[in-house]
Amino acid sequence: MSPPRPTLKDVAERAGVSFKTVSRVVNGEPGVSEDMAARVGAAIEALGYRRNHSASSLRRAGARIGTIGVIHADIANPFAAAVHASFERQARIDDTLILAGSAGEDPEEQDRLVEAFIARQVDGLAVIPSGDDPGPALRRELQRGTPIVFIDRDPGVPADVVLSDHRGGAREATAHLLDHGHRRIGFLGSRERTPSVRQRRLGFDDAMKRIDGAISTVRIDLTSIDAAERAVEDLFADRGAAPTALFAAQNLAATGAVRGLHQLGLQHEIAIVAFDHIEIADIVDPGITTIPQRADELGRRAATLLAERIDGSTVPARREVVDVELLPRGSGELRPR
Amino acid sequence: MSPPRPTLKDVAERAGVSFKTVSRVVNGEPGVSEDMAARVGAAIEALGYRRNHSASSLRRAGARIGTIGVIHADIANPFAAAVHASFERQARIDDTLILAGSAGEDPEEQDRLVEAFIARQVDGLAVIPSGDDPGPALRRELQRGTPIVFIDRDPGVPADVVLSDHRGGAREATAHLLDHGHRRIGFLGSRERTPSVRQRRLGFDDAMKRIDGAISTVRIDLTSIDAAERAVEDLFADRGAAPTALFAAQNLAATGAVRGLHQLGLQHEIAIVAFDHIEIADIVDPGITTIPQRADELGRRAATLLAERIDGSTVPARREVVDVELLPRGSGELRPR
DNA sequence: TCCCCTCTTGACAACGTTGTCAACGAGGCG
DNA sequence: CGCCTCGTTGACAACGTTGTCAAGAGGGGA
Repeated sequence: MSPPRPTLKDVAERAGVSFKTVSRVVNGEPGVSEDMAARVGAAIEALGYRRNHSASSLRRAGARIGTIGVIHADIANPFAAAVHASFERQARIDDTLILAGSAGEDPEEQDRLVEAFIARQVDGLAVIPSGDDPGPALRRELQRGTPIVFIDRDPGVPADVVLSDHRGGAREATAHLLDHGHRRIGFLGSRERTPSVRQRRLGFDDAMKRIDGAISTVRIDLTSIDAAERAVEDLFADRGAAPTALFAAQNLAATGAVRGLHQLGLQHEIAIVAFDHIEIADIVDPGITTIPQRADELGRRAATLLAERIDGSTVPARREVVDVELLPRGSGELRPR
Repeated sequence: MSPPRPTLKDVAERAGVSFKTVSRVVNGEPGVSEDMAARVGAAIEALGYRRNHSASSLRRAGARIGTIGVIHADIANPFAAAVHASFERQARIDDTLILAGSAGEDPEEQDRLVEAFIARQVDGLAVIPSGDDPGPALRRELQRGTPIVFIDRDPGVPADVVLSDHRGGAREATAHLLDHGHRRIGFLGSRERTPSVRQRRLGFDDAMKRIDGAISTVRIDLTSIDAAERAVEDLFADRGAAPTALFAAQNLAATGAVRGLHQLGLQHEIAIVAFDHIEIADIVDPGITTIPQRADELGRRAATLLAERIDGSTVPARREVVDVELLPRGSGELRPR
C-alpha cells in the first residue's frame, strides 16, 4: 500500500509554523510575509504536498466542488463520445472535471449512477440519451433544483435541454431527394418510441406531404445493421413498386441499408441519404450523403447551459435546438432512372 | 441556487435521535433496534437524505474512495472510447466510478489532470496513450506508489501496462499478404516515434526478412488521411516498380490508402491489410481486411490489474500483451496479377 | 435480590481543511 | 510616552461523517 499523503500539519511541522499559515500559502491568501511563504513553499515542495480537495470543499459548504457528472447510454458510441469530448472541453475552461458513467439502457443502473454522483456532491449532471425516462433519482434531483442538462433527448420534464433539429434535418434530407426527382422514397427507421427517431419521421412526412404524388414506403424497428440490410433486400425484391431513393433515419439503419444496396449491386441506382455521422462515408462508392449531428455544438452548448445553472441562474428551463446540415457526397444526388 | 442538502444531523433531529444512530442506519451497522431503524428510515426517506461521500471518506482515511482517474489523449477517438467503456464496465463491478479527462497531446494538460485527480484522492490512475512521456506529476505519483496502469503505451518506467501485440499482428498481416503470393509490399505508417507504430514496423520487417526476394516499400509520417491518399497515388504513378500489396499500419493511413486505391480504380487489384478497427470496413467493395485491436480486452485487463494494485498487491510491474487477430474481408486476399 | 452481561443509544474526538477572531510586535501619530 | 493601527501569525471551531467508548436499560443466573 502507498504511504499516507502529507497533510497541512505535516508541512507545518516541517516548516515550523502553524498549519493555518500553510493553508494561507497554499491558497495564495494575502497577509503572509515573503520569507515565510518561501519557507513554507520549500516544505511543500520537499514533501510533495497536495491539497485534499475533499476536505477543502467539505469546509466550504455550498461552494462549487468543480466536478460534473455525465451519464451516457454508451460512451463507446462515437456520437456520444464526440459529445462527451466537446462537453468536457468546455467544462475544463471552468476547471471542472467530469465523472463519467455509462448506464446502458438500464434505468436502474442510471439511477445508481445518479445516486453515486450525488453522493460525491457533483455540482451538476449532464444526461446523454439513456433510457426513455428519467428515473426516480433524477426526478428527485430535478425537484431539488440540482443543475441538470439533457443532451439530444427531451426529458419530458422542465429542465434545460439541447437537441439536434431532427425534424428539420429529416425534412431537408427528404426534400433533397425530392429535388433530385425522386417520388417513391423509402423511410428506414429504428425504434419509433425513441423521440429523436419519431421527430425524424415527422420531418420525412412533412416533406413528402408537400409534393403531390410522392409515395412513402416505411420500414421501422430496424435496430441492427442486419435488420436494415434484410429490409432493403426485401424492399427491392420487386423492383417495380420499389422506391428509387431511401432516407435512412439512423446510424445502424444507414449502415445496413448501404450494405444491402451494395449486396444487390444497386448502389449506383438507388439514392440514399443517411442521418447521423458515418465513419468513412466518403470511401464507399458512391460516397454516402449524410446529415451528421453536430456533436461538438451539442456538447459545447450543454456545458454552457449547465455552467450557468451552477452559477445560480434561475431562468425557466431552456430548450436549444442545434441545426444540422446536409453533406452531399454522391449517394444522395443520384437521379431516378 | 439549490438549498443545502440534508445532513445526518437534519435526519437525526427529525427522527428525534442522535446523529450517530442515523449513521448506523445509513451504513447498515448492527445494533439498531427494528423500530428505531424504521423510524430513522422514514426520516431519511422524507428528507431525501444522501450520504456525503467526501465527508465519509475523509473520516475513514486510508480506505479506498471508489474513484479512479482515467486520462486519454482524446476520448472521441473510437478506440480510446471503446477501451474506456470496457475499463469502466470492469471497474463498476467494484462499485468504482471514473473521473475521465482528455489531455490531447498536451503534456501540461496531462499534468494538470493528474494533479486534479490526485487532489480528489483517486484510488488509482489509468493512462490511455497521451503524449510520449509521463510528465512530472505522473512520475511523482509512480514514485509515491500510487496505483497506475498504462494502456496501449509503454511508459518506459516500471509500472503495470497492457499492450496490444503490435509486432505480432503486423507480422501476421504481412505474412498473410506473402502467403497470397505478394512479394512487393508497401508499408504505410504514421509517426515513427510512436512506440506502437514502431513495433508494427518491426513486425512487418520480421515477416519480410523471412522470404527471399520480398521487397519492401516504406512510407512513413502519414499522419492524416490526405497524406496517406497522396502517398498511395504517388506510389502507383509508375505501376512497374509499385508494390502489389499494402500494409497500412495505422487507422488514418488505412483510410487514406483505401480512398487512394478507389480513386485510382485499383481497389480490386492491389491487396491491402489494415491495422486497427475501421468503422464500416465491410461496406466497401472489396471489404477491408483488418487487424483490429481488442479494445474490450485491453480495458478489461487494465482495470483488473489496477484493482489488484489498489487492493494492495505489491508484485513487480506487470506487462500484459493482448494478441490480435486478422479479419479477412476480401482486400487482403487479392492475389497479384 | 443483586450482579453481570448484552443490547441499544449517545457523547465526543477525529479526519484535513477553511473561516473567524484574537494575540503579538512594530510603527505612526498626538 | 502612550495609544492606536496595521501586518503577521496562531488558536480554535466548524464542515459531515465514522470510530471509540461509555451510559443506561433490560434480562438471566446465582
